[in-house]
Amino acid sequence: MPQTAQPLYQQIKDYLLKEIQDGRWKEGEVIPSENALARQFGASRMTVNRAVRELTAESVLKRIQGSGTYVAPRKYQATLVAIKNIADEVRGRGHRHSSKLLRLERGEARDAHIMQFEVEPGHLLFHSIIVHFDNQVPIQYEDRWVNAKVAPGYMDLDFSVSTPNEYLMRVAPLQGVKYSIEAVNAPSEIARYLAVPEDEACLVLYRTTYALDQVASVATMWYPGSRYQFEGRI
Amino acid sequence: MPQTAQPLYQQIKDYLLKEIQDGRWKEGEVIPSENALARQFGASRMTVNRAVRELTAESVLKRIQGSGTYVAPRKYQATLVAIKNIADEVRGRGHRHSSKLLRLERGEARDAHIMQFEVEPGHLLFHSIIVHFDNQVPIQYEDRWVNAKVAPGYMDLDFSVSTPNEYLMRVAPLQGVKYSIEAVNAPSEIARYLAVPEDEACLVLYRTTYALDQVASVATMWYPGSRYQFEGRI
DNA sequence: TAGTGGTCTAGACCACAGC
DNA sequence: CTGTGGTCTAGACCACTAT
Repeated sequence: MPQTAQPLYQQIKDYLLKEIQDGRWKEGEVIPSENALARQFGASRMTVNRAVRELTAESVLKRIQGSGTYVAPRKYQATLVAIKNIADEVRGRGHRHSSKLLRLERGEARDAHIMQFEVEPGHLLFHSIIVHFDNQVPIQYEDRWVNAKVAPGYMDLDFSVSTPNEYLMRVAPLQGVKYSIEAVNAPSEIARYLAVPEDEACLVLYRTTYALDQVASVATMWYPGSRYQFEGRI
Repeated sequence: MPQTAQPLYQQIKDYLLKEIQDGRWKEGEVIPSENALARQFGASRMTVNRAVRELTAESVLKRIQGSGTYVAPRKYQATLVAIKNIADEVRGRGHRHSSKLLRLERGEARDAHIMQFEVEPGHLLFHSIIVHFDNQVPIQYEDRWVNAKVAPGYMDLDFSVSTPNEYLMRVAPLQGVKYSIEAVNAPSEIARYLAVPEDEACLVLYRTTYALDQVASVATMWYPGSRYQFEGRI
């Protein structure tokens, strides 16, 4: 087989994708069996199997044992937005990331924190407020509460070299994340730190992370609407 | 082989994952070769290959031909937010979705549209403005331009029964989506339709969709910050 | 040169669906 | 029952890396 071209299984994948993309095989219809494709391409069944299996994993196809292979129902219309670590993102743009620690303190769980962290009143928590800059321009105001049980060394961190995120990822494997994005008019204190007019629309990302079977941290991140956006593509 | 248990390739995957999860094989380290694993499990190389290849596709491992298989570097820290079709979302909450068509017209590409749609000046476009309601409460102001070449029947739609999205998905297979999310203070007209105070912070989703190798539509969707949020979990 | 991953084959046996 | 997908083997040749 000439390897100058694509591998055979990839050629088969491309063929299948093209048939679907061009509408010759419609949603829900059966496509040729593995044996038929093997004959058509002069390939072994294993090679065809790999092509079809991978497309099934990519949810382009759907297989039913004993029945056949079908074109998968149209993908659930969802747009995915990727939210990256702020420091990585700034560096990824080729800019310089820096941060300023506004507050670092220990506190006890009370009121809303008891619900958010699912802990007893009085449970030890750490609290930090940090402003992140992209080339000296403030782009994120981060208010974070951290579970001392998960990150006991949080107060000893040097936030000028590592971000809270990086530390939390290091001390405990992340088990899950829950988040929401809202738009909120900036209150005066936050507007001041972000250097925007009071009441400017801000993107606010609430994020709760889970590690070691507990709530690890609860963070509220404010981004000025005038100079920050989440983006992506499929 | 007793099929009461998991398939062999899956057992091998589980074994590899456990070694990594338990920290016996650390980030960047080499793992045993395919031949070594084949001997260890009494499996053929093809079976081991499948296990390792799938874990590589899941970016748990990294393979270098001629060199070896390594534990992949730390997963890219990204949070994914899913944005669904507004009608589906409202119905998913068990509420009633309705919409009001504020404007429907044909127009020609000019200025910014020429860039956005990548077409010649004068290219036929359709323009619609719709407000979507969740149980009578306005939650989205949708301003959309559509490429007439892709959706020639757009002007004949009954927007009270199907949303633009549903129609566009039906007439042409979606090839791609590009989007961004911003926070913007509501201008007076939009604030009026969303029934919020002027200058209230709004989530704004810009979305460009591609179909038939062209730009299919460009939409700007405004959500009142006070009663809408994107959310999700991992 | 020896060892690694990358691909491929020609069989095989099994579980399951549909007739 | 036949045909489908699901899995597996024991080879094989190749391209590449390391020594």
